[in-house]
Amino acid sequence: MESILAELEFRVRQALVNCFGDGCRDVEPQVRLSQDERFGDYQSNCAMGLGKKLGKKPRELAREIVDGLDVAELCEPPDIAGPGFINFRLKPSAIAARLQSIPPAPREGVDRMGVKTATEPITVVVDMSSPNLAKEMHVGHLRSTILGDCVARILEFKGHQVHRINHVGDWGTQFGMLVTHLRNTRPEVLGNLDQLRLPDLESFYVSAKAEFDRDPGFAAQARKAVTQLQGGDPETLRIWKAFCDESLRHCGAIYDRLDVRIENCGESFYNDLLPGVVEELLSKGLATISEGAVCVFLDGFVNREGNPLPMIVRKSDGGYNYATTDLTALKYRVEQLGARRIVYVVGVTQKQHLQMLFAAGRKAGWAPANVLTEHLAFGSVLGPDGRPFKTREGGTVKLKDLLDEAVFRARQVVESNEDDKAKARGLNEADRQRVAETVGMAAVRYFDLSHNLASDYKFNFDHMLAMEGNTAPYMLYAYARIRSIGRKAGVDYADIPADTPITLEHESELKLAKVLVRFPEVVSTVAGELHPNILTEYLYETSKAFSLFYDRVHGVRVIDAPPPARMSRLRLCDLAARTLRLGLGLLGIRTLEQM
RNA sequence: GCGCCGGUAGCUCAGUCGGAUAGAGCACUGGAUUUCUAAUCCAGCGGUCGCAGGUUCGAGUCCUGCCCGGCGCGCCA
Repeated sequence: MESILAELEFRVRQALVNCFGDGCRDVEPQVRLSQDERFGDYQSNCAMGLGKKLGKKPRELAREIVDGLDVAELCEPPDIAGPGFINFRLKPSAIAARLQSIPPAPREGVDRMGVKTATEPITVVVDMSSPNLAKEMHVGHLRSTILGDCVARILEFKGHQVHRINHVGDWGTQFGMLVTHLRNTRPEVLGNLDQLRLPDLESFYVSAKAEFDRDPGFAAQARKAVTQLQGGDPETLRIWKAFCDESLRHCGAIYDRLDVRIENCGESFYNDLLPGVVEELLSKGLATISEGAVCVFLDGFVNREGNPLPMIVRKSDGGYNYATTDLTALKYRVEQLGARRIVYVVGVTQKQHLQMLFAAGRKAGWAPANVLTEHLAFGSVLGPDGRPFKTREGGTVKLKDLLDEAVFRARQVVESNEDDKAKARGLNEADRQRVAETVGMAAVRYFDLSHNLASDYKFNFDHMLAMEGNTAPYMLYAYARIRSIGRKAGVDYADIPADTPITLEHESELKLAKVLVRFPEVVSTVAGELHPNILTEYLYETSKAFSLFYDRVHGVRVIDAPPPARMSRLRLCDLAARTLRLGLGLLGIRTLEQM
């Protein structure tokens, strides 16, 4: 059993069956982390609920459970408190033994900190980021990109095969306009489209749109281009492709900076499959024609007037829309990619659409019961006024500008520290820029991931770059500090023998150890619920526990501690650093050895 | 009108699917310290969990109604 929580659950479950028979096999042990240390480290709340079921007093049941419980090597004899809580207090020796059993970090490859991979690895698709290629990426794509990447990293870490799919918007009427604008304004590159570069994608779109609105002749050309695209005209497709490639290069630059790996598989990929999907829906009798459009009607979805709300899969003009593409993609992912779990990292505003998508997928049999479809619905990024985040002029904030600003501000923090004699690390120009880039990206990512994904949050550079509180700089600093301790002690953590005993005597040592030992259960929870803020919360606790451990007054000596304690404590340092590095790594955040 | 999401300390946010006296950070107040990195630690202050009912041993969490804010609701994606 890799986590203490799982171990206790297992033991309580056993005790329940031993005491009350097989009927209790499905009773939840309800083991939780205690929120107040006076109640111990973990608690089981199952006796209260069981009281009703078995017609006994909860406290007596708790007594029976405790008597039938075999946890002697793990914790002190459990206490029964209040209405029937069973409180577990871990033995320091048991905690030390668990930490000791964590294998050393491998010289190469991923440090797993003893966390096992899933017993049944599956193929997972994470639908994430998905910008519209007609324009530049903006704040609206930040959360999907970051959350999706984090989720993908965690599922990969658990051993699943993960496809991070960038379902980009690379098809639709606006591309006719863009192709036409490209033909008119950049005739010289039509001969060698590989060389096409559009430094400012956004203004290219804006001027194309302006042209479209102003000049009827241009509009006619643009509409013709749409027809040519749909008709598969090679020359038009070539220009369209070149435009998309250039737009994807813009995206790629952002992904590289954010350290996000992603597979591009946009809407156009499914074009050839769309007619077949609609035909299949019709032939299965799942779709009907209403007002000239092919519609799928699903139970429970009604419109403004209370009439059935359709999912339109073919417009009355014969064209397809995003419902068609999404359905086709769903089918493709299950049937061709073998996905058993599909996670859509999409804003909460799309909730109804995704509900309909899932319902239609089930009905059509493309997403059978053994395929888990999830909408990881996130809230909006708001400005300081609580309104959607916009520039001062009211325009959308480009993601590139936002990241630049984060790095710029991180750089200012680095500079001001270097100007302070007490804090200066003597970083040269290249170091300063590297630190600023890492801290800037980390700050943006961490700030996003540390919020509950369901709620909106106010974007705030000052908060995310603060050295205090639950922020990336605090966490990165804690890590750098631990690494520095190793250097100062003249010890390479990686060289500490794995059998070096860990002793937990001081309160701060025990507190740190108790946090560290929880890592597997936190990863397991996050892999299940896909709520990254559970992980950030945990890493913050880890950092705080370390700061207390290393505190002059409330902590212990490390580097100059007497020999047996010294190595034990350096091992704790190493385990804390590895936990932070691995945990931050799962969030997509790189650590720094010095900052 | 119907549906969804939210409303928790002055501010920014958590709250582990119903558990014990609701938690952090910032801000504010006080304290520690002759630094193994002060980018630290400890303590205090601060709450009718939007309002009103209900369910039960127990409700910020579940059910009902209402108030406020945001979003969605037939051929954009």
